[in-house]
Amino acid sequence: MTSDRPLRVRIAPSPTGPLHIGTARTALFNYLWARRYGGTFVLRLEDTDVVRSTLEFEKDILDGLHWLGLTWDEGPDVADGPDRGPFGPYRQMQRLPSYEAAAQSLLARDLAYPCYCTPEDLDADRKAQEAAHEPPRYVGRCAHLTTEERSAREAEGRRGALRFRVPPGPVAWDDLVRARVEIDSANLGGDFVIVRADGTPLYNFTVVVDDATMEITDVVRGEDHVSNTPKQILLFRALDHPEPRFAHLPLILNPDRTKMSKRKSQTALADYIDQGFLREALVNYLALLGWSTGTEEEILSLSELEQRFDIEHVQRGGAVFDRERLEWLNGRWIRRLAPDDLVDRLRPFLERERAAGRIDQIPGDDELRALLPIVQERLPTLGAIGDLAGFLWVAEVPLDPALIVPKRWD
RNA sequence: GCCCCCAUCGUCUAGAGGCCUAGGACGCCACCCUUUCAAGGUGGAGAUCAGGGGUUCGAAUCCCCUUGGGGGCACCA
Repeated sequence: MTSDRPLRVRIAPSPTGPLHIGTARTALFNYLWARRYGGTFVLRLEDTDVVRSTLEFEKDILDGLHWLGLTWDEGPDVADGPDRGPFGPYRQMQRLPSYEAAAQSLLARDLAYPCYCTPEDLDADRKAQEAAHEPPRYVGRCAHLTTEERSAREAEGRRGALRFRVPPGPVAWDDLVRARVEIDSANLGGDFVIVRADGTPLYNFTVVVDDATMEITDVVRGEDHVSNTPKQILLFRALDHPEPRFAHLPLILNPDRTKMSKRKSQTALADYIDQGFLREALVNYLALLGWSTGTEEEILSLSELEQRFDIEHVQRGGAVFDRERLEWLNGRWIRRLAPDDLVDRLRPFLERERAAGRIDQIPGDDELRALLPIVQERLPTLGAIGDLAGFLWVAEVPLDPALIVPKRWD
């Protein structure tokens, strides 16, 4: 099917929030996939949710990925900056004409049709189905409108959304991590919308159009996307494009084993950076969440991971994010740092301490380097430097006599 | 409710029929080192491999069922 095409993978973040630790891991796996199996790693920004997408988030995501050391071969490098690569642009809002063309093609072949149902109609349908204990699905009210009926609605000024006609029958694929998965298209919720009434395309549609034109051969993403996969496969077929292989990674979990969420866990990569986690530790930890070397090695650098990564050892079940283990790994990596490197990395944290008024002066490189022998092995994170040694750089150490207790020696 | 997936110590995992009286790591406990705290070292507790049926001379590993857990069901991505 696709084995003869050169390997291409991608990470397709949506700038609707700060870089999520789960997105970072998916990016890492795609990166390792490309490096290990000799492929091209593409970054594409999925910004079609215009209401929620911001330049600020775009920057956070690109910066975070760069910070981790993951380099991509094609795509935008900086927020609002230019793209690299032969398949640009790599921001979906700049690719609107290609979705429009694909939509027209589907429409022309009656593989898709305009739907004039209002949100109220849809809501009522959903409620009725819920009351009848039926799964929610589009009832197909607009599936067979005549040309006259359509133009009548257009004449009323109503703009239709475009729905893809879901063909009956089972859809199956051989998932690279979980073997064969088969889903009957009857369970897909009916004909789904691919273009909003306002003309902007939707996720399931843009991914397929882009993955097709960007010649993506392996779609490596989170398990939460398995239910989207049959829809996307159907679209690939409708667009007469070979389907890519799919690999669904296990989810990163909260301690209660539900999908990792902001409510229950710290999910923004930027927060880990702020607290003084090293990129080496994060990369190492994330790689080991849902994957293992198959051996007992566990302290691994990015380049070592690039050499060892394999699809066979990707886990099927979700993995709880264990912050204590991350901290332990972080300590290991801090202790591995060369003195000058550690001094450099500590600097921003000292500056922050001073900005916050917790210390009065920042030590020079020599002083800091001299301190390293007793500090390096005690630092769980770079951010701990203030608590550990901050008293050295304050003008006056407040002493509470009550805390000073006489000590008896043998 | 419907569809799909998953299932080895608390957690991350090794394990692809005999090497498993199930190995490693985090965390936990103890000891050593140490005039504190760490780091490091050594040892320990911790999994009847979710349960039940098969298949096999032999199953954590293969099959089936049950149970449990999770994910998804938008004009979000």
